[in-house]
Amino acid sequence: MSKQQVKQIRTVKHTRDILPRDFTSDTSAQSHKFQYIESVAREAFRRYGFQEIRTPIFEYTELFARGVGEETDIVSKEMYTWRDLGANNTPGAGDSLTLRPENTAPVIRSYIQHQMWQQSDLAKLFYIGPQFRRERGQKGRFRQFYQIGVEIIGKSDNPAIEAEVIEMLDWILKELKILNTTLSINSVGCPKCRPQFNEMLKKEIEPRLVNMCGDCNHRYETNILRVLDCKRDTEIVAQLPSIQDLLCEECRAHFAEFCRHLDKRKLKYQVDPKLVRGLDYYTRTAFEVLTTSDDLGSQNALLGGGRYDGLSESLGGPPSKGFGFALGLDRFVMSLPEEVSDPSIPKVFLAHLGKEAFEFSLILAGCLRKVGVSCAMDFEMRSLKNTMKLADRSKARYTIIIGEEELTKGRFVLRDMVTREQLELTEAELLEKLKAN
RNA sequence: GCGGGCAUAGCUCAGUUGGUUAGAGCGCUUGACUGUGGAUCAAGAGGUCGCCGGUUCAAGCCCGGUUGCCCGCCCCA
Repeated sequence: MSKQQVKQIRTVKHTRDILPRDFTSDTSAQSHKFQYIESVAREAFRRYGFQEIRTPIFEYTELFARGVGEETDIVSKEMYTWRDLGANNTPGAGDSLTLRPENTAPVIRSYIQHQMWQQSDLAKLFYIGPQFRRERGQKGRFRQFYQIGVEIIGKSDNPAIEAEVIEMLDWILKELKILNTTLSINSVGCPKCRPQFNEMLKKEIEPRLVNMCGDCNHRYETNILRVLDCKRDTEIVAQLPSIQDLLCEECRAHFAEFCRHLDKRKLKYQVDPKLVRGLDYYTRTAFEVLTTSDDLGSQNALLGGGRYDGLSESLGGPPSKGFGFALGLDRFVMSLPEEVSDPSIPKVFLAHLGKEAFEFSLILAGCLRKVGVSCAMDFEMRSLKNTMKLADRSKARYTIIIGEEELTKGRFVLRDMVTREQLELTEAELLEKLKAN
């Protein structure tokens, strides 16, 4: 059968492969960059005392419906949901399951399921993994995307916790040299003061509704806070009351404390009263780090997060405070300023000439690898010139040349591919030298 | 869910008012150079021009449909 007759199977629409550098020139989809960001994040988590949690990538649909909110865009139209097999493998008769569209609700579910509060007053958890939302893709948006996030759950809602997280994020961004960013913060109030603000907002907006865009009319019904975020009706929005002026005493004090802790750490931020979040569970502090470059197309949010003090209870757990963020790994990769070194580049390339040298090289490569040296070699019989071309392309720092001469002498040519210096070394000397640097 | 743009070699793209055997650059393989990479030169491999139909003596090009991708809206990371 010719290949044209067989339909090619490709990635599902709006999903993509993250490939090794060798196989793609798309710098936003290279696996070593994802690894690099993950390693920087893991180092931050080590320093700040976070422990890794890995939850399943699918959960009962109910978790997200209750945790994230039925009315949110995520739950109402963006989830991958299906019916599991029921009894006797009856299709569609089983539980409703969903690929996770975010990871906070699963982490809280796990916190409750394993009664983590019994072990510690404060659980400091981080996760790294794929999330799934059924959206139309565009620059910086995919149906399977990757997030790194943390959740701090437990007794305390001290704003110092929030400032500490911001400090950690600041370190991660600087370490990655992602510098063209701004931090926006706001308070979205609590169950005590937000309903009053929503009421007032409704009253203010209602008479102006006829002059506002269709989206705002929709938001008026579903999530009135989001009207504040509208980019079209900016003149009208500017006349609306600010939530900052209507916070209750406790929320006001909490927010002031948060700002004070940021100031003490000399962390720069701007208060944005229009910053609201799309997920129902947020209370009090909300924040976003936005990029000022256009690397992300029309997207500008690199990460976002906030406080969710009621989430545990709404999922049937004990009253617990919670604070966390999620950062978009794909978007971080797109924002990296420079080429990052690829750890898969081998240290040494073994260039063999002839069958006998090939056999020897196979064993020598094994010896080098056992002492921790990464090696690459070719499995064809080529001229030295062509083998050197491969060595060059592999970007290995050193090449060991192994031919008949070397085999009889027991001394091998070690070529430094950058300085072009060559040494003649015995096998033992090779191992020693390459191991050392 | 709604808009806009684009589909030609592995990649980036040319391709004239429709005209014979479909091109370039990069990459790949080989050679010039018998055991030394990056440079240069040469040769070679690699295409049902996304798919289906229509118009025409003739379609990569025109028309209709379809699929895919990209970008934007909504929303988010």
